[in-house]
Amino acid sequence: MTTIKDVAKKAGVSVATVSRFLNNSGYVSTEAAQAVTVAVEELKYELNPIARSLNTKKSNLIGLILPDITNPFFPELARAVEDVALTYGYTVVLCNSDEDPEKEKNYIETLKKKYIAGFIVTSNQLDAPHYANANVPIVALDRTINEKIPTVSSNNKEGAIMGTNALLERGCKHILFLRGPEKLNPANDRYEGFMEAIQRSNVRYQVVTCPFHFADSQKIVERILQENPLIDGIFASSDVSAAGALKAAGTAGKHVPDELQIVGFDGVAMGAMLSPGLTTVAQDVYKMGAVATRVLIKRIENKKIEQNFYEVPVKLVIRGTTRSVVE
Amino acid sequence: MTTIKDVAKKAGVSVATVSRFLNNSGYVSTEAAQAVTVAVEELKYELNPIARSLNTKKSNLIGLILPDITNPFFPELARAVEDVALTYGYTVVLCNSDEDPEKEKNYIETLKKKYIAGFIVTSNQLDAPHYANANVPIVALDRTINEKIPTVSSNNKEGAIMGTNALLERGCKHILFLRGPEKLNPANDRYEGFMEAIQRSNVRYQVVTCPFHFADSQKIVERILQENPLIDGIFASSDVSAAGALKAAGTAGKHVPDELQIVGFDGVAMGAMLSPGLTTVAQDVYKMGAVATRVLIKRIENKKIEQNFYEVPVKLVIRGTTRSVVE
DNA sequence: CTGAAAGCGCTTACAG
DNA sequence: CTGAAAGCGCTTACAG
Repeated sequence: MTTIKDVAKKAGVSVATVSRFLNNSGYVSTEAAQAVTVAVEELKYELNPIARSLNTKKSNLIGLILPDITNPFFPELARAVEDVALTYGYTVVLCNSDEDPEKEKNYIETLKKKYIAGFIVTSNQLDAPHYANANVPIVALDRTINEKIPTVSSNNKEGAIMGTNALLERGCKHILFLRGPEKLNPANDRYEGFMEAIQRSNVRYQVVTCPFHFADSQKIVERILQENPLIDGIFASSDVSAAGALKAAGTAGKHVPDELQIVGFDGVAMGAMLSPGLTTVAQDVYKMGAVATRVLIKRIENKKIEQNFYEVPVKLVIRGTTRSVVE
Repeated sequence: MTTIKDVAKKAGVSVATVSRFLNNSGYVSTEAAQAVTVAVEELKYELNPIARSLNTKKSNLIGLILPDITNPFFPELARAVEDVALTYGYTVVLCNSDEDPEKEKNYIETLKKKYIAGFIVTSNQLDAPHYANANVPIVALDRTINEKIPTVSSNNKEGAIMGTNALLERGCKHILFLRGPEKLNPANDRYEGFMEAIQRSNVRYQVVTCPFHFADSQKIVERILQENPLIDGIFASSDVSAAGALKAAGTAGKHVPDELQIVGFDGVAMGAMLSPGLTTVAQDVYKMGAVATRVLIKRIENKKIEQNFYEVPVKLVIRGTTRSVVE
């Protein structure tokens, strides 16, 4: 392995000069710079990041803490994070927390020992002390806000209004809203949006809390469809729930979209594969991840960030679970 | 930050002794051990992994190189890798390669500078020099074999035989096989399995190469269904292709499973959400990841591994795209 | 503008 | 069984 010493010797300068040149810190004469450039070139030298970390107490690792990469929402997020991290020379460490505060805490501590540069986290425990006292740059994703921690999330409320209106414009007269878990920020924002839009109309509605889980959603919707045959529109807070609702419509013998229209939320790839294709309020998950990562890197590099809250716009994707608009 | 020096001072021994004790290397008297244990306890001391890496040229990072975490096959794999890595005290770095040899090479080089402990890789370029000369433990997943690199994969051929037989036993008389990309090892094994099973029967068949891509698969199947209305069974080499086939059946007006039966391969979660639910040959992806990680860690820790090739059994999951067995 | 030297927090021969 | 010392490969005051 070639070290900074080798370069110094070859260039006829001290290691301090090589270091200063490579890090662009402190003065280096043009001649010295020249010599070092040549030596680096010839030896194909690159700084050893570990030795460097030991001194600077900084690495170029970014920790990505999320509940479970297996949840269809997260792979794309992870992809975005990794893509922009790579662009800026950072490496990402994957951490599945299962929403368990202990696991989150452990990750934070283990990685801090490795001088991690910062964290991107999706968690409901953002008010936990291990975040507040982490003493390392953090950006929160999607779920929560803590005044000190920059957050990026979708325009959930706006999206829910769009989704609700989509059903309204298509003639629904009795809408079922599948509300997500009550402690989830985005789920609550979506609920708010739904309420705002539905109350502006004179349409009847019903709200049911429903986990973001396929089989559970299916069961819940099957029951409700039986109890209330008048329901002709379902707005689900997630695509997985919407898929459950679609399946339930099948078992209940309700034709979609003729008798029952369905709109989901998320925009995961699976939606297009369903029959009929799922109309949904699509989040730009990739963008969320990309924005979060850029914000984090700015914080890491002590650049000013303009704001503490970033909203990524959401988009209505019309597919087969809705009919054409009623004029 | 408390260092090994603090511990040494508190315990009244030298840092060398503390280090030996903590690493379980070399002799340490019972009294010294006692004193160190107490000091470590009181100071809540933990070794600094970076300083350690600089000396030992080893870290506890594992690199997970895969084409794209966004592909439904990989999240579960990543989850398994992370789970068992965590158990053994390793941390996983996520690397999306897009099957690009340059990206793979870059990851390997960047991470080697961080003294990465080993790699788990899914790639078609496993014969590339950057793997052969990586000089770091590697375990290959799913895709390829290189005599020197331990590989874990599904029992693809066996699975394809099971899938084909499922269709045969259910009375299919003209089967379409959606073959995956020709350079993919697993796709070829599945092809072999299909051929073996189909040729044992007297049933007519047709083979078409088809990427693991939803919309493309749909298009291809739509065309073929039109050309050949006799097809009453489709065996797809992946669930995504099967989903495309199912969609195509819908547009072609073919009732599934009455007129057309479909079997997929993979066992991704989306399969259950389709209507009807997708019958498929399910891989135990989690197990593949877990086995691969355990094998890798054994190699990292210089323990003997019993074999160089691990096959994880596959399982037929019957859902709604197939009928009941014909007696 | 530059280099000698100390230091980051460990590990590991080596001498005792 | 133990400790002093060198070394891993860098960075960073400091003196010049």
